Amino acid sequence: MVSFLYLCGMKKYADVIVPLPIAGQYTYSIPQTAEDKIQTGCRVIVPFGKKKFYTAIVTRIHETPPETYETKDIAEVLDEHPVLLKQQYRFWQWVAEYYLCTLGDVYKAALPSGMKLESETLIEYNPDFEAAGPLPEKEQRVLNLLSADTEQCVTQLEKGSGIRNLLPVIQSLLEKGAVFVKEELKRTYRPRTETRIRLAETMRNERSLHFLFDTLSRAPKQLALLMKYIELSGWARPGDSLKEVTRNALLEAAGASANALNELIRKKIFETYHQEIGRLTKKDMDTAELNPLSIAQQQAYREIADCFRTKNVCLLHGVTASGKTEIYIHLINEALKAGKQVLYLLPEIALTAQITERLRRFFGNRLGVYHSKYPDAERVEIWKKQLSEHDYDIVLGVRSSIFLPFRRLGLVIVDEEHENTYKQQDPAPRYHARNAAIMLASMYGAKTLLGTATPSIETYYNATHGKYGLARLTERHQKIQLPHIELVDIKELARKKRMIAQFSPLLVEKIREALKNKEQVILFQNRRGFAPMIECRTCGWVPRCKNCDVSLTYHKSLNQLTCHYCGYTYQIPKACPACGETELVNRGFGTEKIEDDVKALFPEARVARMDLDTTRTRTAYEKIIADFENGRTDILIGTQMVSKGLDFDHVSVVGILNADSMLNYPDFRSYERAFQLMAQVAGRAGRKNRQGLVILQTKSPDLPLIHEVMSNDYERLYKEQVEERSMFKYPPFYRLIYVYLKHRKEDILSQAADTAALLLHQGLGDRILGPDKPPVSRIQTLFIKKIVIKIEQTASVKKVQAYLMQVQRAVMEDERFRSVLIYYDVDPM
DNA sequence: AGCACGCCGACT
DNA sequence: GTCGGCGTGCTC
Repeated sequence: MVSFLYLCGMKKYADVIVPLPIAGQYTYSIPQTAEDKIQTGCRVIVPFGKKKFYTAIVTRIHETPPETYETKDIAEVLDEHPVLLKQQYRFWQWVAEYYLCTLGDVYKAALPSGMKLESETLIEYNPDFEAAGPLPEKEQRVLNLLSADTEQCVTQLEKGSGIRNLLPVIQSLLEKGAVFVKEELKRTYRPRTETRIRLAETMRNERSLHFLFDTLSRAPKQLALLMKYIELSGWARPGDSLKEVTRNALLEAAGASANALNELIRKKIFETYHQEIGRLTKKDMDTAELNPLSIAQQQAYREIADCFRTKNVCLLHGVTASGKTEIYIHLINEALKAGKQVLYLLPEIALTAQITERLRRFFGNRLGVYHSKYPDAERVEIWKKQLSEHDYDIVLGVRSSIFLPFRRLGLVIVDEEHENTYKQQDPAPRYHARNAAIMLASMYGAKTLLGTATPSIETYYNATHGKYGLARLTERHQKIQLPHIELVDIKELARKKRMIAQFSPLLVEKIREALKNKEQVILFQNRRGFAPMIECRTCGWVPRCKNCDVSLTYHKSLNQLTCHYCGYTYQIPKACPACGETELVNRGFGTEKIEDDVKALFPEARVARMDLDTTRTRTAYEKIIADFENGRTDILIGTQMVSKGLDFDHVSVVGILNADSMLNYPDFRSYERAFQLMAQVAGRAGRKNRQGLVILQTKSPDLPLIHEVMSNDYERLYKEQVEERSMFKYPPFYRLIYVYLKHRKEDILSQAADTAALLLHQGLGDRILGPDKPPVSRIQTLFIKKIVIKIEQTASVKKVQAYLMQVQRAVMEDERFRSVLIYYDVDPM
């Protein structure tokens, strides 16, 4: 054995990341057969625990056997070449460290799921099994399911049988020998194939063909197919190599039915074969010359270019419709000329269609689009394409596209920089794509451009204090005027009983006018945390989730109540459980309610609604936008989604139904957010020749914020906010970290949170606030506590984070707190 | 995250 | 007395 190892060199080991929230990496031994193939950055299948297999990523190959445990062998090496580049791994490490999560968390978020196969237990039917006697009802039910489809996974069987706890049933069946189990890797990614047609081997000569023409003369459809094939494949031109002919193309060209073709295949004249093809469009496109920049745009462009000479990040602050995209296009062009790649980030909910189309016009198929609403298989292909020789030069993508492989990254554009959807909220890593992108760019020596009409306070602070550069565009493109904003005091109107549902008489009148002039209207209703719910008219009872500390959301279309946190659905009670009354009414003014009211008020208008419910799929989303763009819809009702950088040409009136609903959050960013939302929505109004109109309905017309919106006075909002933030220790002066603790038992959680806070206090003093009960204090039967940490911007993040981990370890030492879950939100939104 | 192992209540 | 609930700890 020793001499054998000596001959082959030392035994090799690989450290890998598994897609689990576990700190640290695991060491596996590399089987001899895989030694030549395996590389750092490759995906491997590893056995993990007693029966699971995961796709892991190799981060290090070495020859040091672990001392305290036996290693397992890597089961399979999936890649010939690394799928994770060294620079990406460095970036992953930074994300995990900064956002206080595990590398496994980053891995899960970074790779499209098609690249992370997981093992799943398959239950297999034993056809030879004969029962000795009647089986228990449950077992029989499972067997019946399996006889129809002899291999099914546990979850599928659970669904099919409706049995909650299926494992004991399966266990019993296993013991009886009625079924087998096997672990199988489910392959979620499959390359796309198309069916092609060719002549059967024996037919590929002139003589056979002539013979065929004769025999087929009585089957004109089949003959037509054959002729068409000869034409399409280029048989008629000897010397040329044959062209591939797809089944669909042949059928379409010949105008024949599938029957005729199948008959030819049956007669062994044609044969079919399958060819792997990509999902990404490869069509060559005509690309246009860039549009020249206006004087103002040229000025801004030069400012940005100047700034990039000394700084890595620059903010482009341009009013809505000032033509920021045009500037991006010119910058992209420059980067491409220098042989660099560009990453263009868009907020998650923004529609990429409009921007995609514009960029395609100039850059054609050098542009790839990476969107969470695209099929996963497509994302896998983009990832692989970025690793290939023919990678995209420009990637237009959402948050997660910062994890794509790049080798020549030269420029990152973060459009709508202020958007809070850049921050990932729930599963870890809770990263901010804008900030992470800045880090990513700096790792590549690339530049970052942040663009927006309404900068986040942090970014504007950085841009005016020398950390970032600043370029401005104060003029709207083609001299389109900023919209006129009309303020309506709805409190007063409500008192006088002059409101019609949620519409002031002025708004109704303006909508009517617009409809008469064949112009379009956008109605905006903020709905964050303002879900529609039902309430007992008599006692005010509101249905709540039994697992989570929240009231339930009412879905009119399903006539059901849903918990937005755990997804549990409830039937609507016939009577109020608190007082027995039967009148449960709809409370909260969601977009559904507005849609109903609009339809009642303007029965002739074509109305569409755009919110989370109606935009589940990409196609639904794009259809709503396209219908509105093409004038198939008159009134578009929506939540913040309607404000996301969409440009429409025929909108003359924008109604903000209730400005106050944006302000009533106990959150230091609510003013900033309200301003951004209203400014963005207002920017949708107006066309080339006429000034648009915004009707701003509010119950508090005297708030400074309302006036800042009316006069589009970002500077004043900024000054006010900066003062407040400095006084109350918020960003950009202080860095926030939220520590969350979760446990099933409220008292244990309390004690753990107090212990943690006490320990934190010892090291960080009054930078610690809490523990507090967050607004939603129970999710999925777990109670939650939150501790807030405010650290000076000048303090070392690394030290604080190291201290946090130390405190976490200390808390976990106490065995009462072993099962307390602790996680962090760094730079929360 | 899953999954196995181990300790207390409602059944034969 | 056992079956089965879920609390606890480990996975290279």
